[in-house]
Amino acid sequence: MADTPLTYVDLQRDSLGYAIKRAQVRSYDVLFSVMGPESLTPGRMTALSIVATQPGINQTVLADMLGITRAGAVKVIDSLEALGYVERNTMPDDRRSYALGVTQKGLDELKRLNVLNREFEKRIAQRLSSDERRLLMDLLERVAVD
Amino acid sequence: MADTPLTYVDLQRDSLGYAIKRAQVRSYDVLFSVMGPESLTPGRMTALSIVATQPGINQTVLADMLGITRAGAVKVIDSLEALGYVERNTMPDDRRSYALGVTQKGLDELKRLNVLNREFEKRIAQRLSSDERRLLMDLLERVAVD
DNA sequence: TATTGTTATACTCTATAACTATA
DNA sequence: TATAGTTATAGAGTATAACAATA
Repeated sequence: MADTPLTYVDLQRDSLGYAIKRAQVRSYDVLFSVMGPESLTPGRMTALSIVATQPGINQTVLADMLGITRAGAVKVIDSLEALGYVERNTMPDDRRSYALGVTQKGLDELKRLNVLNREFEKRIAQRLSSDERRLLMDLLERVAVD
Repeated sequence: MADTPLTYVDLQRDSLGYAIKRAQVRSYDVLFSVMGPESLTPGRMTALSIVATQPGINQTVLADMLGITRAGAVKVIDSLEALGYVERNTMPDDRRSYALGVTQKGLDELKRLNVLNREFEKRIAQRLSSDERRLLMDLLERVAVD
């Protein structure tokens, strides 16, 4: 083991990737604390929200939007269906796929989540002005694209 | 299932939390593509780098820095030790804990990772000016604190 | 009594591959 | 042949709880 200080060993210093990671970790900490331990996981919230905003979507397209496999989407929808939040509606024109839809119970849950989500957003942007928050989102978007 | 368009169901719209998440996903995509499939996982890279920058650190402190449990740190160090990157050095003053240290092989790997890391950083900041990159890191830091 | 490292165990998330039913 | 959904299985990551050695 070497004991002389070396500069190249510090992968975290001046790292945008690490800064994003830390913000993400903090964001999830706040999210869990606001939503509570019994709440839907972030991925399931996103799935529920996508189904609600794009009714009729099928599992394969949903999987692509979530960045997971079709097999993974089955589990996500299984759990949301078991909770009574989404429905698998059969499609007469293509009986291989389901038209996913959100139930009234799912809508109620989304309404509840929306309130908590606003509190969550308020807390993570606590130290930012409105302009800075907007700027941060723009800059993050430019990292996310490609 | 309701079919009227509703505003409150879209949890992703105008969401800083979701913007951070997307940037994080993209960042990891680029990281894996730059580092290659055989590389250390991000968590292990971070652990190796921390041990290198803070020689003598023990597993409990490392666990805290990584935000994982002591049991989790055991596994991380087990794998880095199996690769010959870190050593568990016994401490005469406190024989309960190890002074972790990086080996020459670990230093060589960090040197290699550092080069790839610079390429990674370049790619995720591709669409940002130098000033914008710095600004983004500052704003992210303000989200991460607290 | 408290702390460090460890083990055993389990749970979540995700992936791959093979299968079925439909197209 | 190709596609949508499903199942079985496995691996990575992490957590909790109980334990041994040491302080």
